[in-house]
Amino acid sequence: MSEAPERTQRKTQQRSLRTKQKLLDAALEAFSENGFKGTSTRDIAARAGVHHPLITYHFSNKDRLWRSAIQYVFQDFVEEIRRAQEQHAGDCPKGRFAAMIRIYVQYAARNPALHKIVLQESSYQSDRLDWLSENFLNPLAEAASRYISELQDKGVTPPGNPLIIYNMIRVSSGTLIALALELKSTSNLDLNDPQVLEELADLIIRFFLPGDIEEN
Amino acid sequence: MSEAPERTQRKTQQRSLRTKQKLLDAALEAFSENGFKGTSTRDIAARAGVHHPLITYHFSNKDRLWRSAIQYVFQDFVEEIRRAQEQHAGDCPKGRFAAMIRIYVQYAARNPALHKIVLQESSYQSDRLDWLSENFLNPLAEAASRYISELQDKGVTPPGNPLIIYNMIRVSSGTLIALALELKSTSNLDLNDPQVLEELADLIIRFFLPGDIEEN
DNA sequence: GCAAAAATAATCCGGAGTGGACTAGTTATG
DNA sequence: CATAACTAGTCCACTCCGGATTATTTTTGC
Repeated sequence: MSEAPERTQRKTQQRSLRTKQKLLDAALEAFSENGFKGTSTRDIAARAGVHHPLITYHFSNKDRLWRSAIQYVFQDFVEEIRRAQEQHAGDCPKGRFAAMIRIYVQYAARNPALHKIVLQESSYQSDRLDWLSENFLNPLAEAASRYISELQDKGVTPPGNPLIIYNMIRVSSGTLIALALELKSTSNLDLNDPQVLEELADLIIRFFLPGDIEEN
Repeated sequence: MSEAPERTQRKTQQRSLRTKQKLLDAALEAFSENGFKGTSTRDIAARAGVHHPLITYHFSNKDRLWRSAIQYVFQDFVEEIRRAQEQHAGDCPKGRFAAMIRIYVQYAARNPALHKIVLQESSYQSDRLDWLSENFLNPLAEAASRYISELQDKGVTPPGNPLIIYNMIRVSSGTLIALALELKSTSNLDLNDPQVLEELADLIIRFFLPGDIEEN
């Protein structure tokens, strides 16, 4: 068959990338506050300081924008975790996991959208929730619970279903931080304060990794 | 000035109470799924199997309905906690707290709306969140953290900011259960299964109350 | 059993806000 | 400097919203 007309393919312009970036950031913020249904494309555009039809231009529609935003934040997160693993490859198992928990807590505080969006999407059944689980949440849960199993074998973590334990740790760190607004109002706990964050990480380590360090 | 006309004051009819009840239940369900903004009075009325202007008739407006629903579920919850405290008044401190945790878990599973609505309202600042904190969440947090302090003095719970520890326990139980939909999808964990719930409660007790029982 | 109060049914309304299509104009690129 | 890439500005058809209003039915107290 005939080839495509072979017109010159120009590279994407810088300002285009900037608009896309602004839209992604704005989308994360908006979706994390009001959920998918509760967020209008106009709101996102306004937060990005951009005209709203540009969403159609760059992302086709609201749903694709949502998926792009999720991919963007989760890939960044996974990358950070991967780097941390490399960096602490030489540590003892408990030290390694403790380091991961600190990273997890720090990341959750810096990117509140990550856990907030999961909360938003968990409130009712939807294709988005399934997609989120399948592509991002499930792989993370799998890897983490394998890790916890090993720690249990080494006696660092008490026995019990690793999947449940992983989720306890996850909500104690990420989800708790996602509730920062409420905790500030209810308990006058400021989870944006680095010191409080450190205290939280210490407590998670103390409670969930109570066993002694073993060298391997 | 002149007295009120002194008309006969009839008692409220049974069917009125039933409609109110149906509306409250429907409101809790709807608000927990879609939040305040995301829920329409029409949706609530439809869930209750009732015409939507009846909401105005019985509760004046959407906001008052929301507050009534919250009061309804929280007062029921507090009452249950109070009964449990009486019932376990004779137990040792650790046993008493462990019993409370089991009650907490069971209640969260039976009334998913309680924690889900808190999640919904925590996603952005609002008068409702302040009202919720002031009237219900704060008193609970205060009482619980005093309790945890005592347990720390007795060596049952490791040291650390009792407010943070309380919130870790809270999210590990209630909030985790509120995320049942996601956990089912992500980890194939069924938090409606009584056995899984029991396992969760056991784990919370094991991790957060690791110390030995002391008789007092 | 009957007047009147309480509760429910059935419409109606003005308006806000939705996602997305479309066209005209501007800016960057080869 | 022609043209592709991008953005501004309008527009539209539509759904849905919270609440007001009126008509009708059901229950209550006498």
